[in-house]
Amino acid sequence: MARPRKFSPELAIDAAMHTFWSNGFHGAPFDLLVKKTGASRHGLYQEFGDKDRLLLFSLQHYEKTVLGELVEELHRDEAALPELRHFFHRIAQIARYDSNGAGCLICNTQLEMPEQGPVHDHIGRFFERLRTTFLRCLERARHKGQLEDGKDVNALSHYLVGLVHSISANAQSNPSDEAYEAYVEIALSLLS
Amino acid sequence: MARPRKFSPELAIDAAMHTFWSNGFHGAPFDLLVKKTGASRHGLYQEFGDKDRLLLFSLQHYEKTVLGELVEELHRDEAALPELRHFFHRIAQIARYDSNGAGCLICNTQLEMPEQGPVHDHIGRFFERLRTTFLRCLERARHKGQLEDGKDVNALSHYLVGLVHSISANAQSNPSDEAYEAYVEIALSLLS
DNA sequence: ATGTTAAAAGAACGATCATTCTGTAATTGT
DNA sequence: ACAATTACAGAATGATCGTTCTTTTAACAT
Repeated sequence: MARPRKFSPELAIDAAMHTFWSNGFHGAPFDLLVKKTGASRHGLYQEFGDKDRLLLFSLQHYEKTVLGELVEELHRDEAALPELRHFFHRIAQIARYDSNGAGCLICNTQLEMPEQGPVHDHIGRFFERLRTTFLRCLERARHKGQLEDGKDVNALSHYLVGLVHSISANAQSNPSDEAYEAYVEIALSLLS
Repeated sequence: MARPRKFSPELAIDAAMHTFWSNGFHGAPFDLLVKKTGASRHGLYQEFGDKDRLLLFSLQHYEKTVLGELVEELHRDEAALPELRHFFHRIAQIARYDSNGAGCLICNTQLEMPEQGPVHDHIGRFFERLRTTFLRCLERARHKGQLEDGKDVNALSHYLVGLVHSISANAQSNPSDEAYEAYVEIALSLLS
């Protein structure tokens, strides 16, 4: 009945996500998103709404495809300190090497976007969920004796959320791989 | 002979610095800089050149007025671990409370500006100088027995530069003061 | 007082952005 | 084959940005 679409929404979101990740929200003009997704301007607006909503879809896609598996591991019943260590080593690698020093899309977006609005709220909820995931792992670690009894697991869970932002910032700012790895190694020494 | 200037270049730079600090480079349109500095568009261009050069002047002003005294303390002959601790506690306070959660101007600028150009180079040199300052303090700390002999002071100096970025990022991203202070406290525990 | 000088005020320009609109092309049911 | 429908391609629009230009204003030397 009608002309079929030239692009796949699934592939388009993935391309949009990588474009936002590499260039930032303000560094990714709509024309670039059109080119990278292979879609048409009209097609993107029709399918996803405006640029802000395209960013929201990209963030959700990022949570699912980039972080999904890693967070899943932390949700397993036995996940404790070794799993946390693995999680941070993995995101440290993603933030610098898998993404060419682009850091973490969610962290970057939170720093780039204004203080209010749906994107900011979405990210706030994401990090709150992540913190309780960390907290569960820390509690399990304490029960397993992997953590000294005196440690404040609640404070530690805040530290770990901060560590995500830290790793993202350092993945982008550190001039040398050696310096970056020294940073990550020492920052993670609390989990040893 | 001629009409006198209405604005003081010194005060204008200070106002520009605070404007860039609060709003970021791309978030500070020239009109806003004109308003905040009390200067005229023409006056700013005449005195400082274009917007990029105004940012460079603002960065130097920031290094002098915001960080100058703190860095000076680290240059004293006896400065070691306690002085480093003090330095980081102070910048942690500045990055969140003195600046209303704006973080560190230099860190923000490095993340916001493109990979090449005079601003990027200037910031790169700044952090390299800062790292050697940290390194000197760490070496003094080791000689004074404040640091275990096994510690790799070079790796630690990289960690401390990373910590500056970490604190800046967390000052902006952390939702609560409690979470922020938990992060800073634990991140600095290596200096105790 | 008046002419000279340089700054202030803001209009103007060209570029870029997100978004919308218009005309063209492609597919399908009849 | 052709009408109906919908996507595509890119022009048009309106806003905002950095920068420049033009006009007006203020101070001082004479």
